[in-house]
Amino acid sequence: MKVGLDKEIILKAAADMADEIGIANVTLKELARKLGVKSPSLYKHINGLDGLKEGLMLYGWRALEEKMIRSAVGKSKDDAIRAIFYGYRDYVLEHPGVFEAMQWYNMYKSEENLSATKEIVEVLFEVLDAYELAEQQKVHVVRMFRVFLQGFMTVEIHGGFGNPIDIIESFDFALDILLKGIRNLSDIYGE
Amino acid sequence: MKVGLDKEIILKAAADMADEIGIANVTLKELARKLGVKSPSLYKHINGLDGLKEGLMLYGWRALEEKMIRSAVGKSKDDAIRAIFYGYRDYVLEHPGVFEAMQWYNMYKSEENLSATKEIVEVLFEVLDAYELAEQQKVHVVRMFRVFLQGFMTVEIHGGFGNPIDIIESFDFALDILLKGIRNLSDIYGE
DNA sequence: TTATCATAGCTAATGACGTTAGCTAAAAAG
DNA sequence: CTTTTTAGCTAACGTCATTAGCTATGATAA
Repeated sequence: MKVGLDKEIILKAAADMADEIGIANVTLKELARKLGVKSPSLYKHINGLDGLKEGLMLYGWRALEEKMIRSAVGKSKDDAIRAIFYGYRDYVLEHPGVFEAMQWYNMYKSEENLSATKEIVEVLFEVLDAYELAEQQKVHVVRMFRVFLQGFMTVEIHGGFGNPIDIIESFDFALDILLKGIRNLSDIYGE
Repeated sequence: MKVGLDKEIILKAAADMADEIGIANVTLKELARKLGVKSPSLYKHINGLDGLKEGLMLYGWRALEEKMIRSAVGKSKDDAIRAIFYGYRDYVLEHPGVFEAMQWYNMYKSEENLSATKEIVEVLFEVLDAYELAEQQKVHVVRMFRVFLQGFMTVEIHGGFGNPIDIIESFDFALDILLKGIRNLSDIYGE
């Protein structure tokens, strides 16, 4: 008894568990067992299963943001964006279960969703400062990046691509098109 | 008694329920209640909750495919792709719960995922026949379309975009970049 | 029409879980 | 050393999914 748990330790264990068996299969019972404790004890640190998933979601967005920022440090423009995209992909491949939690906790609670992803969106905005884009365009570009990354990685971790060999080629292929697209924005909207 | 259920009726009711309250909140108990039946009775038609979700996933992919095909009929090239994208979006906005089921059932069962999305991928392939693309390039483009659509709609139905007003503008914006991208493929890879 | 058979839907029971209510003992505070 | 806090416990409850038989309806065949 007096194992010495805290929220951090619990979240870490839950993250590992989610990465192994999927967020849908994480139970307080099994999580408690792994931590050497009975499930009601977890309630001293987290607010039930729902609170655990919320914590996991926030934990994930924070970690992903850090990874993206670290990836881009010292780079700019296309290089920075490329690095950020790769950083995002790496994170999700390493933490597929946490990624699920990020997407699916609070599916219908827009407020939480918005505040959790705020920082990530800001990082994307900052890297776009190096391009000559109208504010409105930046919004569109950031959204485009976000949905591409989220969609690509969701499909990838769920084995949705037939031939696993050249997934990274498809990633690069699309990334090139997106980059070229924002470079040529004036061609589309300017003329 | 002898209500006269069948799999079709149950799936339809489950789809409505999922669209209203989210796939995660669909229970056999409540579904049975709405159908005027007790939950064990459903087992005569479906293979438990898991079988229900599987059925819902297949039902959704079929319906989405039909919608996409209908949208594109009589159109070609950019017009066809635009129509397909809009058809996809409309379907998901009308059936957000079914869309969830499509994505999340069998997250880790690649085989099922692959066979369920096979037809959709084929539709996308066919519309690309009108473009002069290498086979390899077609694979990349189809993947790009898929992940964009899936990512965009997942974020949209979960309220992930801050300002709801110009979501459709962002959709068009990205769509333009993707279309322009495949038109200029030779510029990227050909030179 | 009547006898047989298949099966849709039922009740009862079981087992996982999440969750809450209080208890206890260890640690921290004074 | 005393008091207070609190981490973790046990017991109990409620909700579901699921399984095991039962029953009566409806179809089939004589």
